[in-house]
Amino acid sequence: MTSRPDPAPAPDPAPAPAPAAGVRQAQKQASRRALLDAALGLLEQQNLSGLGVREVTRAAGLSPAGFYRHFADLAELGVVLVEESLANLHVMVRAVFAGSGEPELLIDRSVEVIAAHVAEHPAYLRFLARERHGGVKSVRDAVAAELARFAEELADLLAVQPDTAAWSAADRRMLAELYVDRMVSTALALVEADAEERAAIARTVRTQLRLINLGSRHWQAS
Amino acid sequence: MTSRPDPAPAPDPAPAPAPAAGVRQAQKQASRRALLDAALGLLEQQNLSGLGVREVTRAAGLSPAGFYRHFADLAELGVVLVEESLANLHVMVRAVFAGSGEPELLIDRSVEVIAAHVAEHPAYLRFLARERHGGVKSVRDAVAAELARFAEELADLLAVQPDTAAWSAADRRMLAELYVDRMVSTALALVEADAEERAAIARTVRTQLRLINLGSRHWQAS
DNA sequence: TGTACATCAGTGAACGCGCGTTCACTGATGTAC
DNA sequence: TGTACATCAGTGAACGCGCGTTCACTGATGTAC
Repeated sequence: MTSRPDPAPAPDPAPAPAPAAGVRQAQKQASRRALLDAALGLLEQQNLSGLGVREVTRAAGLSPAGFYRHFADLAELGVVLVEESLANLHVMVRAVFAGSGEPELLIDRSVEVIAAHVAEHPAYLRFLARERHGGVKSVRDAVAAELARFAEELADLLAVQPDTAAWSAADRRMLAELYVDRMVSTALALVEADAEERAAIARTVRTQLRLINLGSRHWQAS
Repeated sequence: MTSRPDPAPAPDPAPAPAPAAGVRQAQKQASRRALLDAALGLLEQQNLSGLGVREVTRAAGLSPAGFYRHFADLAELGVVLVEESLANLHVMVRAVFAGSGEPELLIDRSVEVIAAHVAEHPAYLRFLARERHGGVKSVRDAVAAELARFAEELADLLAVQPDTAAWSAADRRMLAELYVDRMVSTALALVEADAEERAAIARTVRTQLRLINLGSRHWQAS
């Protein structure tokens, strides 16, 4: 990244004067996207460690050598997919907890959000399920780091919920981990299920979350 | 398996009269074991779908062609490993619940049993973690079937526990799935953790199971 | 017990194949003047 | 605006390599008599 002479960004006065040295960059971005999308599609049927550079470039419409203009290897591409996979979910869950505080309602809405997310981005979730404990360490670590951030964020949200506000930080973290784990397991179960199984899974997880909530209402702050 | 002429098994009167047409079978079994063990060792570092026939036979000390005397392909070998992986755990968990009924005690003992199992058979559990959502369908299905059997068995045990005896079968199943899922997640977390992280994980899961137990004590039978 | 034949676990060579990675290149895009 | 040079995303050919699978074989183990 070199120094930019612009005094101010100037709010994009229509594409008339052209996006300033951008056609090439835009084309490169399009190729990168094509590689990521092709890989994600192929990963619905197989592991990252079973995927090949030639396979991905073939599906993306590039020559094999073209791959190396974007990524050093497939592990690097995998880490990018992990980040993309969890970015959306983050936003959605925060939106759920921004609303009213009735716990039963939060549970129902969380389950709905997860089910919707699974329906909309099945490939991303299947990928996460595969690689969470998969054979490529850098990708595994990226998943673990994202899920830890997730639990931390949920623990913070629990700090402003009436039932858990008075708890110790450690206990809130423990409960947050329990919820995150249950949500992740549910998402993974949903992604492999067919339409009628999904309703049953959603029903079961709602009941389980209610039971956990019931337990936490009777919990003694340590 | 052909018909056996023995009127009674005869309690093995020393290997003097030889194990009746057994040297060849014993050698074959030893090779089969060597293949399974070699594969399990290699799978600590990689996925089943990244594993090669030549790689396994090399580690087991056989020629590549020898593999096909035992398995049609690596997926078939994988299914055998899944069965072996969960067979032990089944026995151990049943032993825990055969004892006294104090729920807090059952939780502590369950966590101990799982921690001991992880310490003793890390390779099997790492394999399960990898392949539970991995790229080989027949193996994935085998894991799912074994875990379902596990939940079913635990649901039966809950039927004779005082707190849950009066519940509906569906609710008991729901609770059993919650426990099994938490145990599986814990085992997978333990297997990737180092010594000091393990103590923290065990502490957290004990607390979580207590919270779930507390919830189930206040649960209204539906 | 001894002999002649059957079985079959394991071998070693051979096959065709797709892989990851490198390299010098090309030509559209970008920049300086 | 026009021209001359620089950049660099993508190419296509080439490399050496290890792969899965097959095949006819060998020789120890097993069996019948």
